[in-house]
Amino acid sequence: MSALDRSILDAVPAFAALTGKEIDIVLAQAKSLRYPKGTTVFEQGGAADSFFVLLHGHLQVVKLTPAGQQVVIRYVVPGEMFGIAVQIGRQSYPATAQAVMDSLALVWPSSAWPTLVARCPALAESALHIVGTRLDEAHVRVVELATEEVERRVAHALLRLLKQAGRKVDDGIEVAFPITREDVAQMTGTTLHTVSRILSAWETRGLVEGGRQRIVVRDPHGLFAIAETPKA
Amino acid sequence: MSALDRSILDAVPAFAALTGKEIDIVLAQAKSLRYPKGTTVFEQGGAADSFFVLLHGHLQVVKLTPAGQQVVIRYVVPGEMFGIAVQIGRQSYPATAQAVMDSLALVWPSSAWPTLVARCPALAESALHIVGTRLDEAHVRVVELATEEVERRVAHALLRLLKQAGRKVDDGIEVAFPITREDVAQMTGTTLHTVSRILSAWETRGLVEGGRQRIVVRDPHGLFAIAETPKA
DNA sequence: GTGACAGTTTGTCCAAGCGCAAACTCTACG
DNA sequence: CGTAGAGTTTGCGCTTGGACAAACTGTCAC
Repeated sequence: MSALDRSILDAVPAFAALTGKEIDIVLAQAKSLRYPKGTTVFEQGGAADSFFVLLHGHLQVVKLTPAGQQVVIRYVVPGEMFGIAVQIGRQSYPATAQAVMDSLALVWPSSAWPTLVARCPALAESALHIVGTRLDEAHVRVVELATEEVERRVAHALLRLLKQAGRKVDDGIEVAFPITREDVAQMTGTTLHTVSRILSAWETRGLVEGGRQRIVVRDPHGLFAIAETPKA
Repeated sequence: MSALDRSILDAVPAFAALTGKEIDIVLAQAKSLRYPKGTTVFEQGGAADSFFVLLHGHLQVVKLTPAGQQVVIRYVVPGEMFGIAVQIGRQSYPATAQAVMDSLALVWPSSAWPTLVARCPALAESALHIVGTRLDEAHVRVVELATEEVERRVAHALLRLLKQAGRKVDDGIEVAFPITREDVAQMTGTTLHTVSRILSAWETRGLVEGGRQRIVVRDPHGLFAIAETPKA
């Protein structure tokens, strides 16, 4: 493994507040690891012995219910810190993270966290903001699940995917990683059948274009209208 | 307002890691304020100029949707820190907090936070743990809303209420503050009608006992069985 | 090239639970 | 002590969306 360069962290908001020297200290403790598509980065319930920053690729974070049902908690995009269980005082990961495409991440041993924070207090603040942001997002989702019908939830989920990981293509914006109807269903608390029906209906109206593990949104504005219109 | 005594914070986990002297520093910046039943402590969207610790009473934290629907995010119990928007880098409160019974809280100006953290780094860690715990709880709720039917969600919600704010009474455990069917509905993403029906059914089975703004659980174990049994 | 399979589409049926409506009952206040 | 109003209960019809089923179609491995 070659030495890690400072510039790697340029695109990582969590470290934005650090000085050059501090970044060197932080990087000195990290390794970079490849996670080929389909690989598991960490497993729900497993000992939280590392934390990460995603450099390339995309990860899916999934929570498994006792009954065996899966819920997609979120997708990790490049530049994000993830697997931050130590930071919040947990011994184990609350969910499973797997690569949905070939990915590359920086990895720190959890044991490094206390020393890093001691040397760079700004890190604690970063972590607090990250967790706070996720808390907000989680609450928004709770509100959606509690008050909106399925179609609007799917519209919201899709818009968020575009915002996070949208890629311009010829006739619209597509989700930049392979995603199935089932995945969308697990994000919105519904079934893949219903998602399929909804997407088909939208396709008929020219709002989106489907494909195998692929969703292209042709009319984001139209989608937005669906997402925001109470009781269509 | 009389001087605040150290012992006030004995029952506040957020400050458990602080030394006696640090606690004095922290308390020096606080005032205590009374919030009579029905009062609003802070409002969704309002400038986040304070943070709090609840000493007595109970608060309800509610999020309002653009369409005007309410969702109960959580109840604050004595000893908890709340209104921690500054800590996570927000300018405004993401929800509204109101007293569901006469309450008493310590109040700090948001501006005090940076200096407090500077003098007591353990505070940053505390805050991180608090927010982390809430994030976990929010995710559990997302999973429940996404995968469980209404009856089980209500059972889970009720069990959580008991755990947080349960009070032993003659023939069971009751929620220690006034709570309506509507409140429960807003916690579980359903309607007060459905909650009423469910509680009535449970009452018939001897699991709970209802009352105006009152819920007594006679058989917590039975409730637990409902909560955990997939597809009754 | 072809088979196997994962992912998708679509149809039919059905039940959970919501909307609407009306009656009932505490409780607080005058 | 009576009345107003908030909170609760219950009935009924209907819609949303889940369950089940079956056919279809890219894609990858051999």
